[in-house]
Amino acid sequence: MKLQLQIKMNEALFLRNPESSQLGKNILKHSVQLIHKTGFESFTFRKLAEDIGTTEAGIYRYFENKHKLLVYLTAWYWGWLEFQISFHTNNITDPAVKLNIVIKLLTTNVEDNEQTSYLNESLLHQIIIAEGSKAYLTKQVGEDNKQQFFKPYKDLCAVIGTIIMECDPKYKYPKSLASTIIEMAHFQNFFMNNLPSLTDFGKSKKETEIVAFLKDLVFTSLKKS
Amino acid sequence: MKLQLQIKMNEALFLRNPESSQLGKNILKHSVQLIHKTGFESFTFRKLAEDIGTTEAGIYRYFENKHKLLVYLTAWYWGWLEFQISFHTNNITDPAVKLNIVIKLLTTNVEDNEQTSYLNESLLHQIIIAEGSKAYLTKQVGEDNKQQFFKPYKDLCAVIGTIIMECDPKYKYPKSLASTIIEMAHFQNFFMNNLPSLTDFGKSKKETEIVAFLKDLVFTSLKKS
DNA sequence: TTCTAAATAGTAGTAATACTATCATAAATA
DNA sequence: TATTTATGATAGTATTACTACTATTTAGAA
Repeated sequence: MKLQLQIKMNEALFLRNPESSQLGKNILKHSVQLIHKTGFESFTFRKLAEDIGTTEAGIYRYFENKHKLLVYLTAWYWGWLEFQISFHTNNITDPAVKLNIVIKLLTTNVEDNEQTSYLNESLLHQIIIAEGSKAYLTKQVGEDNKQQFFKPYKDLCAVIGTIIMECDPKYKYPKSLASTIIEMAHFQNFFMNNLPSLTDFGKSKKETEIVAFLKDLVFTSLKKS
Repeated sequence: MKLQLQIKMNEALFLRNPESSQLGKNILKHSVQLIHKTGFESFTFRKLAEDIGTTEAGIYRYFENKHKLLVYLTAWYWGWLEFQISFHTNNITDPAVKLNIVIKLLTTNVEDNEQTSYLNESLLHQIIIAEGSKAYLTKQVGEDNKQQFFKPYKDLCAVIGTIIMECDPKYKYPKSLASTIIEMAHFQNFFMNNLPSLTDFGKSKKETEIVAFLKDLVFTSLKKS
C-alpha cells in the first residue's frame, strides 16, 4: 500500500487547483526549482512557462500572480510540517521531548526519502528560509490574513505554543516564543550561510548547532517552576 | 550650537551622494514616505519622481535601482541605531542595564524630537520592520555582503554580542542571540499588528510587552553562572 | 458513434516597470 | 567670462504582468 499525503489547501489561493492536473503539478514542481535557482524577485511566470514547456497564459489559469503562488507554497510547507510534527511526536508524552523533536524538524533539512509528491520538500525548505517571510511582509497582509492564507502558519504556531505550555504552564509568552523558534530556525540558517558573522555557527555551518542554540534558548526560558 | 548627526555611508550604495544636494535629500525623505505608504513592492522610481516633482532619470542619477536605495535606508538606520545605543549606554557600567537599554531602543518606536535630518526616524523604523529583511533576503546577498553593504547591521550585532558576553562570559551563542533580539524586536512588532495570533500581545498591542518578552528571553538565557 | 460542451493550450496584444541615452538649460566654480 | 557640473525634459527599449481571444483536445450525453 502506498500512502499519499494530501494537504487540503485554501481554495482562494488558486484559480484552478494545481493538484488536479499534470500541468498544475508541473507548475508546483518547476516553480520550486526556479524560485530556488533565481530567487523570488527575478522569478516570472514567463520563465516558468518556458521551463515547463507551456505558455504564460497557462500558468495564469492556475495562479492569479506570483505572490499567490508563493503564499500557496508556504502554506503547503507549513501544513506539511505540522503533519511531520504530529507524526513524529505521536505517542510521546514528555512535552520536553516533543519540543526537542519540533526544533529538530524546524531546523534540519529533511531528506525527501519519500518522493511521494511533486513537491521536493528539501528544496521547498530552502525556499521557505530565503523567501518565506515575503509571503506576509507585504501591504496586503491584512487582506490575505482575512482570507485565511496564513492559517497553516498560525496553526503550527498554536501547536508549538501548546507544547510550550505543557512544559511550563506558567510561562507567559508561549505564542511569541513559538513564532520566535520558527523564524529563528530559518533566519539563523540563512545568516549562517550568507551573513555568518551574525551567528556563532559561521565556521562549522552545521544545522545541529542551530538546534543546540534554539534548545538552549527555549529550555532556559521554560523552567519547571 | 546645533549638532548634526552625520552617518558615514558606504559609497558603493549610491551613484551620487544623496546627502550632497537638495534633490538627494528629497529622494531620501520622500522614498521613506512613499515606501511606508505603498510598500516596497509597488514603490517605483517613477512614482517617487512624481512625488518629488522631478523625473525618473533624476532619481537614477542617485541610485542604481530601488534595491540599492532600500539597502541604503536600512544601512542608515542601523548606523543611526548603533549611535543611539552608544549614546544612551554611555557611562553605564552594568552590562545588564546596558542590555535593557538596547532592547528598549530596538523595540520602541523613537519619537523623532530632534528633526535634525531629512530622514523621519520614526517612519524609517516602521519601514525597517516591514521591509528591512528584504534588503538581504535576495540572491545577491553574497555580492552585497562582499561590498560591505551590511556592515552597519553586523557592527550593531557585534556591539550587542559584546554586551551579552559582559553579562555572561560563559554564554555560548552571543552573536546568534544578538541577531535573534534584533530580528524579533521587529518581527514580534509586525506580528502583533498584522498577524496577532502569532504573539501574546494581540490584545494590548503595546511595544512594552515585546520589551518584556525579549528581556525575559535574554535574561533567563544569561545566568550569572 | 457522433455531437456538444467544457477544459485546456496557444497567440497576440496592452499597460506598466525598469531602465538608458540624448540634449538643453541653469547654477556654481575657476 | 569660460567651463564644468547638476538638473530637467523627452524619448526610446526590453521586460514584466497581465488580459482577451482563438484553436484544439477531451469528456460526457444522445
